[in-house]
Amino acid sequence: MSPRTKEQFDEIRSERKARIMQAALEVFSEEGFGKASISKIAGRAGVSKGLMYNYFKSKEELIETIFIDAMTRLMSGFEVNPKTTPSKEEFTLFIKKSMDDFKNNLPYWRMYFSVMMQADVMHKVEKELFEFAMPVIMMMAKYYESQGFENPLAKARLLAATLDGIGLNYMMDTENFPYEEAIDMIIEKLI
Amino acid sequence: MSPRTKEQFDEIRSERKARIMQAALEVFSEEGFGKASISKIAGRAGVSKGLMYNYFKSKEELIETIFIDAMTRLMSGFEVNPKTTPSKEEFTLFIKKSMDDFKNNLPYWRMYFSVMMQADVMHKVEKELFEFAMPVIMMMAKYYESQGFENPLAKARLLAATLDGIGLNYMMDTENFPYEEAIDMIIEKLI
Amino acid sequence: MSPRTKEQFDEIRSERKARIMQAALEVFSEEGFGKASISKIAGRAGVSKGLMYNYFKSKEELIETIFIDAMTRLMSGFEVNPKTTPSKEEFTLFIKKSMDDFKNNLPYWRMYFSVMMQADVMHKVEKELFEFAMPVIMMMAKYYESQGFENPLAKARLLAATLDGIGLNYMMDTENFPYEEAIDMIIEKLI
Amino acid sequence: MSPRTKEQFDEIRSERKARIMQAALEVFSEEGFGKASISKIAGRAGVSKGLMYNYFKSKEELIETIFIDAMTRLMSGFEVNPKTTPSKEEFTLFIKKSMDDFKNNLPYWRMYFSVMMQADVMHKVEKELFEFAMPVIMMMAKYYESQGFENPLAKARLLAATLDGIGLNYMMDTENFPYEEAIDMIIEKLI
DNA sequence: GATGAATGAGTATTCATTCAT
DNA sequence: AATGAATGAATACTCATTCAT
Repeated sequence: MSPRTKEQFDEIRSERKARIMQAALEVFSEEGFGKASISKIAGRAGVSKGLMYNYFKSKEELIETIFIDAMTRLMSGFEVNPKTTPSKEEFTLFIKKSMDDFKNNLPYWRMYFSVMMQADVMHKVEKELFEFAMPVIMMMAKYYESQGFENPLAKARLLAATLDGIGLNYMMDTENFPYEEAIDMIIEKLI
Repeated sequence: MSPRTKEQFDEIRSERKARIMQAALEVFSEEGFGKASISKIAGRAGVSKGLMYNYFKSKEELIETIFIDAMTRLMSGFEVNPKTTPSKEEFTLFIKKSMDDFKNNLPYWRMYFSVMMQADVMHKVEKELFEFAMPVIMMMAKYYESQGFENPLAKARLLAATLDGIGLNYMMDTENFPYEEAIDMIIEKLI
Repeated sequence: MSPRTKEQFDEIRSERKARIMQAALEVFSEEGFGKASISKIAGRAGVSKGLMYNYFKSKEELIETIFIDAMTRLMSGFEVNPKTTPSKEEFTLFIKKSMDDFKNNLPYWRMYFSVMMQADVMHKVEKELFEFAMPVIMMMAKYYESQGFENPLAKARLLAATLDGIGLNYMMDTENFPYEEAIDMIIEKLI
Repeated sequence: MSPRTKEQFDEIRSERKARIMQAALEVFSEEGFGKASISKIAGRAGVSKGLMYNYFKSKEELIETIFIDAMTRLMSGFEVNPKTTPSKEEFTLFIKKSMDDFKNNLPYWRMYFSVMMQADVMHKVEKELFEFAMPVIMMMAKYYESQGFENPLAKARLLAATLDGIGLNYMMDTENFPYEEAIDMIIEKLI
């Protein structure tokens, strides 16, 4: 009976950490940040309350970690290549794909918007958020510049804001909001 | 000798009520609904916790009252006339004026977005929100229709979503977001 | 316009005091002591909260006053004459009449039992309670003595206890408890 | 190294639970249900407020649990055998034993009477109370029937009421109430 | 590493009582 | 005398966090 190797421990750790984070994401998105309790998350993850603190120093750290993880996951869909400038077709495809991605990750986005509204959490996460968002914005700006638009950064930020607005409205009124049409119009008018 | 007159009491009441609502608005907008506690609001208003319940039966009632008050205040800026359809100039002016209004009422809007994110609070004010928002959306749709656009309702919802997105981004990054430019572009592209 | 005379003031005072006590009794018996609030009582009496304290120094004093008033009212039904000893017929009639009285004053009795259970209130009122109850017990003892029973005081206390028990059970299960039969049996067996 | 075993946890839990229930019983019986606060009970049990909710979901659940526990304990003394009908000697013994039991469990009985007076609490435990009390009443009725008495159910209820009354009076005036004599008289007159 | 018992500060809400007028 | 606004301590309950084992 030999003790577990360091590798085995690490594996257990990261598997369990993932499980906790998954549970936390679910609970956050189901109940909102305010009502999501450590107990419930621990229960959902099949882990004791005490053990949670072995993986995350505090609820705050859990939130931050989750948020950054979610961002990473979401932004990875954007596949921004900082070296090249997309063509119109590529850019259009990028928007379509991104918005498609959005629909497939509503829980993450719900959390994203929820966090954005909580001034205190927001501040903790601001830096990371900008790190993720900036490359996308810059890519958009580069695209607009390449197409000869003036004030490309402003255009990029407007586009991003518009996509935010569409996402938000879709989230709030999933049944009735004309999601596909809105995206098509945006592509037609703003790209 | 004699008790205070009804007028005196009414004056005290409305002065205090206003102070409480102002404090509540501030706290809600600074901390979000989740973390805004009755204690904090009472403290900010310079009033005892107990007194709060003299003016509002519950936290819920306070939230609703504030929200409806804020909505009324905000929507009054929109001056929607349900009988007539605006011309392009009028509609443009309406958008500009509305967005100008937005800048002057950031605290209220912060609360508006905060509410939109909290499913539970949202449900309580859903009815009022739709009562306020629907006439605006319908007016926008009528405008698009009169201009010969197809799918005017979808266009109207997209416009509203876009304005939401601009507001949200301006709120989150007041320093850098190109607010005026974004509005001008919207007017140029979507109207 | 002459000022009111002292008599007029006194009249107002005692009329109002009676109104407050009536309201308090109602509220106590409807909601129990625990949940009966000064506000509610004041409202029911058509009087301001502040004024209540002009008539009763505290809620405690109000309770005591009410209780003693209720006792006086209830015990007056017993018409105990300390000088004479009742005959068997008189005593039987006394019991029947008393128990009849009980049915007509359920709210008072509910309060009586309710108070009896609250150790703290009980202590305040103990003296008065005994002042009222003792003459009745003594009369009962005298009756038993006159009938040649041994240990008349114990018999009297047992009778009083039995009547308490019947009242209590009737109060708790008014629908099903065989009130009249129980009294008839008591009269047959214990008198 | 290893967490406590399930057995250790169970032991801690039941030891603590017992301590809380004991404290609750004391406080309930001293102060009545109305004034017995969770704080006071926690303090008496030497336990934090929070921990109480680890063992009982709510004050209501605590009350019910205590009450049912007390009833079970009390009624176990009655040893009712639903199959057989007691002889006069057995029945007499049963009454004596029951009333003896009563003296040894005054705190429980204080709580019992206290509950009976509080309409709201009463409703919560009504079902349990009747489940416990009914077999006893029915056994009493069967006894009376076997002895050839008419209206045996009414007689049974009267007997129960009388015992209630004796208990109540003993509780209120332990010093002077002639408990033993009263029981002897009851056995002589009502059995 | 792992457990869940335990804590204590926090939450919304209620209410007897005081007090300026 | 009369009012009701105002207070503050109390209530039941929650929950992030710590800690003995």
